[in-house]
Amino acid sequence: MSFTIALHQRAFKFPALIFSCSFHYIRHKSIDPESFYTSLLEKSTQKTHLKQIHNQLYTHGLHENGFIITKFIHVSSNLKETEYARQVFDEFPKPYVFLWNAIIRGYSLYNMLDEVVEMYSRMQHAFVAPDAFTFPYVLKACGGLMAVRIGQAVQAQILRCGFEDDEFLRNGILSLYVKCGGNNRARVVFDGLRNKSVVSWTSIISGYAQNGQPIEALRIFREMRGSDTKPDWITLVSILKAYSDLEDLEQGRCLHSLVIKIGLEYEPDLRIALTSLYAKCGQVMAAKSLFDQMKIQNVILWNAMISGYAKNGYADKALELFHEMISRNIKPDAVTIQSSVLASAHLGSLHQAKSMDNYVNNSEFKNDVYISTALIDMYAKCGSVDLARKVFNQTLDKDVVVWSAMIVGYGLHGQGREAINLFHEMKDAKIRPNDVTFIGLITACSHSGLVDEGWDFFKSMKDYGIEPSQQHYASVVDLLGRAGYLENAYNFIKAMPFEPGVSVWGSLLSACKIYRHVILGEYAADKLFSLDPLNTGHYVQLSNLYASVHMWEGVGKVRVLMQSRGLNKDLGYSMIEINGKLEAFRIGDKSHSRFNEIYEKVEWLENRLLEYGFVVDSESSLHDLDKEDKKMSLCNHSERLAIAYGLISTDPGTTLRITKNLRACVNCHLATKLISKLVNREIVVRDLNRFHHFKDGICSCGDYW
DNA sequence: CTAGGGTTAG
Repeated sequence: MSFTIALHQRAFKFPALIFSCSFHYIRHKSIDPESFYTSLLEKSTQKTHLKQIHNQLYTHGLHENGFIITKFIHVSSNLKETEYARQVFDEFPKPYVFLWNAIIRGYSLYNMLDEVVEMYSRMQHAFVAPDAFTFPYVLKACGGLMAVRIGQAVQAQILRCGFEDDEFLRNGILSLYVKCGGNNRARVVFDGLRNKSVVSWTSIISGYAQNGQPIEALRIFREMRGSDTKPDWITLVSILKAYSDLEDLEQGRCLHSLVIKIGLEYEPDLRIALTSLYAKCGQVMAAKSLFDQMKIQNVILWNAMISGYAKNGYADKALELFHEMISRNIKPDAVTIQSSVLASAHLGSLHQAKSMDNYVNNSEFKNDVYISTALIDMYAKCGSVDLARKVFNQTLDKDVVVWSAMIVGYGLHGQGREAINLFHEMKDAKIRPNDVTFIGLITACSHSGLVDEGWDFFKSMKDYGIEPSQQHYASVVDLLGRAGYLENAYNFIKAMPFEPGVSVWGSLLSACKIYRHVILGEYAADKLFSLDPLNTGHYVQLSNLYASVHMWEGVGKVRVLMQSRGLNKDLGYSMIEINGKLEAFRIGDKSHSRFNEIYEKVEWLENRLLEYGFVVDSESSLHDLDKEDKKMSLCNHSERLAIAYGLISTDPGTTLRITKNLRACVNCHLATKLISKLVNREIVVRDLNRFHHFKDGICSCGDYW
C-alpha cells in the first residue's frame, strides 16, 4: 500500500508516465486495482485527470467495477463535474445502491434538488432499495423544495425499508417538517425522539426561530439547558436569531457574553449572527465594529451589515457598502440587491433609484420577482409612480406582493382611482388579495378623499377571509378623520374588537388637528402620551392643534410636558437632489456655498408670493418658534431654501424633487402650491408620510395630509 | 458517502 501511495505522489508530476505504467504495475506487481485507482482518484484535481483515468479503466476492463466507479462519481462530484459524473453513472450497466447514493450526493452537494428527487424516483423504478445513506439527501432536497407530499412518501418508504428506528433519519424527517411541514408536525417528531442530540434540539429551535415563534424557540432552549445535551455554536446562532427578531438587545448581549465565556467568540458564522443581532437592534456602531474586525468575503456578513444600515436609516452607508462589496469582487446575491434597493427607497433620490434599477437590469436578478417588488416600492418612494408602473408592467408572474406594492405606491401618491383600477385588474388576473393589499387600498382612498370606496374595501375584507389588523383600523380612522367625520372615527375606534394602538390614536389626532377638534384631540393625545411617550411627533401635533385655535396656554403646557420628559423637537430639514447629488437644508441655514444667491431667490419668491396675495396663516404653523422669529422664519423654512436652490441650479421647467423629514407645514404647503404656478414648475415633495405633487397651483393631496 | 445555522420584497 505504501508503495502505491509513494508511486502516486510522483504520478501527477509525470501523469503520462504513470498512466502508461499503471497496467504493468497492476498486472505484474499484484497491486490491488481498487486501492490503486482510489489513490489515483483522490489525487485528481481536474477533469483531464478524470478522463485519463476513465480511459484507463476501459482499457483495463475495469469500467464495470462498482467500487471504482462509485469512487469515480464521488470524486467527479467533488470537482463540480456533476454532468461528467452523471455520464459515467449512465454508462454503468446496472447501478446498485452505492452508485445511486454517489450520484444523488453529487446533486445534493450543489443544491440541484430537483435532480436529487428525480434520481431517487428513478432508483425506485429500477427496483433498487435505498439504504440509510440515501434518505438524508432526499429528505434534505424535499425540505429545500418545500415538497412536503414527496417528503411524506419518502418517510413511508423509510418505514417500509425498516429504518424507522434510525436516529439519523428521524432527525432528517424532523428537519423536513421544520422546513415545510409547520412547527406542529416537527414537534411531534421531536417529542418522539428517544435520544435528542444537539442536532435534534437545534432543528426544533431553529424551526420556531424561523417560523415567527421566537418565544417558543427560547422556551425550548431553556429546556435544552436543563438536559444533558450541550448547545453548540449552531444552536446559539438560532438563539441569536430569536433575540434579533424580538429585538431583545439585553438578552442578546447576555448571549454574547456566554459566547465569549464558552470560547466560541471566534467562530466566524457565530460572529456573523452577532453582527446581525446588533444591526437589527439598531446598534449600528457595535455591528460595524464586529464587521470591521472580520471583513471576510462572506456575502451573508455583508448582507447583514447592509440591511442593518438600510433598516436603521443609514441608507447612504448601506449603499456605500454595496459599492465597496462590488469593488472588492464579492458577488452580491439576491438578498444584497434587495437590501440595497430598500436603502435606495429610503434615500429618496430618483437618480440613485435609476442607477439601482440599471444595475439590476444588467444583472442575473432582473427577473427576480422579489427584487422587482422592491424596485416598484423604491420608485414609488422616490417620487416616480410612473417608473414604478413601468417596472410593474415588465414583471413576469406577478404575485400578490407585486400587485400590493403597486397599489401601495399609488396610495402614497394620492392616486386612489388608479389604485382601485389596479385592484380590479388584479382580481381579473385571479390573484387573491391579502391584508397588505387592503392597507394599500384603504390608504389610497383615504389620501384621495374616496371615503365610501375605502369603507367598502374595509367591509369587504371579511369576504376574503382577512381579519383586519391594527393597521387596517388605523387606515379607516384616517379615512374617516381626514374627510371630517371625526365622531364616526371615534365611534369606530370604540367598537374595535381589540385595544387600539399608537397608529389608530395617531390617525385620530392628525384628523383632529386638521379640523381643530380640541376635546377629541386631547383625548387621543393623552392615549398617545402613555402608549408612545418618547415620540416627539405626537406632542408637536397636539401643540399645533392648540395653536390653530389660539390656545397658547395649551401650547405652553405641551412644551413643559416635553421638557419634563427630556424631549426636544426634531429639527426639520429638506433635501433636494441636484445633478445626482443630495443637499440638505435646515431652517435658517447659511452654510451653503451659494447661500447669497439662495437667499436672493428666497426673497424674490417672497415678494412674488406677496404680490399674489399670499396670506400667512401665522397661528397655525409657527408653533415651534418664538414670536420674534416668526417673520424671519417665513422665508427660511428649510423647504423654501431647497426650492430656491433648486430654482437657481436647474433649467426652467425641470421638476424639483424634495424630501423632508417632517410633515409639510400649512404655510409651506400653501406657498409651494403658489410657487409651482408662478415659476411654472412641477414640485414633488416627499414628507414624513406621503408624496405631494405640486403643479399649476394645486397639490395632488387635495390639501389633506 | 448521511441530519442542525446566519442575510430576505409590499
